[in-house]
Amino acid sequence: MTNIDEKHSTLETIISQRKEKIKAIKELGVNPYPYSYNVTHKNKLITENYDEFEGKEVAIAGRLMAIRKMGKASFGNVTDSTGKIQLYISKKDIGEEKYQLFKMFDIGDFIGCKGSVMKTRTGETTIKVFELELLSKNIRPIPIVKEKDGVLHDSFSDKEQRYRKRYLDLILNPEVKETFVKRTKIMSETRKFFDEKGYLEVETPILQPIYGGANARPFETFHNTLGMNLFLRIANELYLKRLIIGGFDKVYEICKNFRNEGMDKSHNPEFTVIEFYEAYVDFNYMMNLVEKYFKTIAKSLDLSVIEYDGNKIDFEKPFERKSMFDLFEKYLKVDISEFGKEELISLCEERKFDYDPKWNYGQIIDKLFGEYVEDNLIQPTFVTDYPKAISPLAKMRRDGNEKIVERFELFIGKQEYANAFSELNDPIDQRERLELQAKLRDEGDKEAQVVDEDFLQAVEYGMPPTSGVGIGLDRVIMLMTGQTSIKDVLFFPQMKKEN
RNA sequence: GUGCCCGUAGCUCAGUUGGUUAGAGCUUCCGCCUUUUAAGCGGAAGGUCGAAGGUUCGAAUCCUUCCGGGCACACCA
Repeated sequence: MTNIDEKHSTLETIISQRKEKIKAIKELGVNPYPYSYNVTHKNKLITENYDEFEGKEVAIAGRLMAIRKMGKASFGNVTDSTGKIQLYISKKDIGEEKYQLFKMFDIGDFIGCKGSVMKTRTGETTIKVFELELLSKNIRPIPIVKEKDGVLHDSFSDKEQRYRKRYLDLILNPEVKETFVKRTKIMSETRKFFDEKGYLEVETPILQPIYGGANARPFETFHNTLGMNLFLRIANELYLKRLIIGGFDKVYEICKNFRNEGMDKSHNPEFTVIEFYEAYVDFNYMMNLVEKYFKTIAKSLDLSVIEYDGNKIDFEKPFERKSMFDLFEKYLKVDISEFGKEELISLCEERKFDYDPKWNYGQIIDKLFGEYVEDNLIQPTFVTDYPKAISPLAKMRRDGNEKIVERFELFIGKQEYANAFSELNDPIDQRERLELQAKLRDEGDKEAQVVDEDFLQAVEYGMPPTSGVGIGLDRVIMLMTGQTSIKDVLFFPQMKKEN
C-alpha cells in the first residue's frame, strides 16, 4: 500500500505522495533527476516569431506551470527564463508509456520536450509534443496562480512569504524578475560609466580593524587567529583615499556597507554603494560628473521623466544647485547664514522645533534642514554649504568661511542619493577633526567617528587635492525601477528569524 | 525604538454585536473527457483559526503577553 492511495491533501501528505511518484517513475526505468537536456530554443523566441517557426521542430525545457488534462490528450504550460509556452501532449503522439509518465507530472516539475510548433484553434502558439522527458521532479507544491483577462487569481502576494522565499516570488511574479534584471543592468551601466572615464575598479577590506568614513554604528566580529575584534565596514572611504595617496588618481569601488541601525523602507543593514575618488579635482567637478552619471543611467533604461512615489522627476533638465542657506531662506523665510549656535537655538524655540541642547551648530543645522527643507526637494537638487561640524572629512570652503565645508548632497524626491566632498587633505586639520569626533564619542555620541591613526599617517605622507563621492545604489535602483521599498530591490532582504 | 493595522486549509480569501461539527474557489486524490487555457463535469480529502495564558456554560471572535509581517513616525544612506 502506498501513500498515493490515501486521500489526504495536507502539505505533508502531498509531499509523500510525490515521493511515491518518484518511486513509481523509477520503476518505469526513468531517472527523475537526469543530468542534462539539449535545448534548441527559448520560449519567447518561438512565441514572438511564430511564422518563422510554424511546423518546425524545437526542443524546449522549463518548469511545468499548468496542466489541463482531457483524457487521451492534455495541455500544459512550460515557463523558461524567457516566458511561457503551451504544450499539446496526446497519447497518440508520445505513446502509451510516455503518457503514463506524463500523468505523474505535477505543476512545478522541470520537463524537456521536443515537438513541432503549431497554433491551436484559439490561436495560441503551441508545441505539439512527440518526445517528453522529466528533468526534475518537484515534491513540494508551489502555489498555483491563475490568470484570466489580465486578472490574477490567487496570486502569491503575501509580502513576508515573498521576501522569505524569493525564489517562489521570482517564479510566480514575473515583474519581480524584471526589477532584478534592471538592477543588474544599472550595476553594469555604472561600471561602464566609470570604466570609460578611466577609473580603476578596486576592492578594499570589508573586515576592518577600525571602522570609519561615515557616522554610524558598526557590526562587530572577532578573528580567532589574530585574536582581535574586527568590524564590518560602514564605509570604504578611508581605504579609497589611501589608494589615492598611493598614486592612483581615479578609483571606484562598488561595495556593500554594513550599518547596525534602524531598518525601514529605505534602510537595510547591508546595502550597496559606489564610492569614487579622483585626484586634482574639486566638488564642483564631481557635481557635474554625478549629474552626468544619473542622466546616463536614466537614459540607459530609456527614462527621461520618472514617476516615483507620486512625483514626476525630470532627468532631462539640468539639476538644480542650491546653497543650504538659500534653501533655508526660501522655506524658513530667514537668512541664517550668519547665525551662531545661540541664534539657531532661539530660532528653534521660536518655531517650536524640538531640539536637543547637546547638539552643536552643525547638528542643529542638519536637523533643521531635515525638518523644513528636505521634503521640498523633489527635482534633482545638489545642496551645498554643509557645516564643518558634521563633515569631518571635508575641506573648508575656499573663501575662508570657517564654519562651512566644500560638500554637496544630491536630493531627489526628498531622498538623499549622493554625498561628496572636496576631500580634506590637510593632515593637521584632519587630525584635529578626528580627535574632535573621538571627543564626541567619549561624550556619548555612538555614531561619531573613530581616530584611525594609520589613515592619518597616510594623509601626512601627502594626499593630492581630491574629490570623492558616495552614491547609494540601492536607492538609485529603487528610483529607476519605481520601487518604494528597498526590500523590493534586494533579492534577499534582511528578515527576522521565523520562530 | 514608538504608534496603527494584519496573521483562518498548500495558495487567495469569507466568517469577528461570543453560540451546533469553521466555509468558498483554486490546489491535491479518484472517475469521465483528443484543440483546452482561471478547461469542464461528478465524487472525496484537506484546519490544534500565529503561540501561550485568561474571561465565559461556550472563544477564530473578548482581554493579556509573546512571535512574525505591513504601514507611518523617529534615526540613518
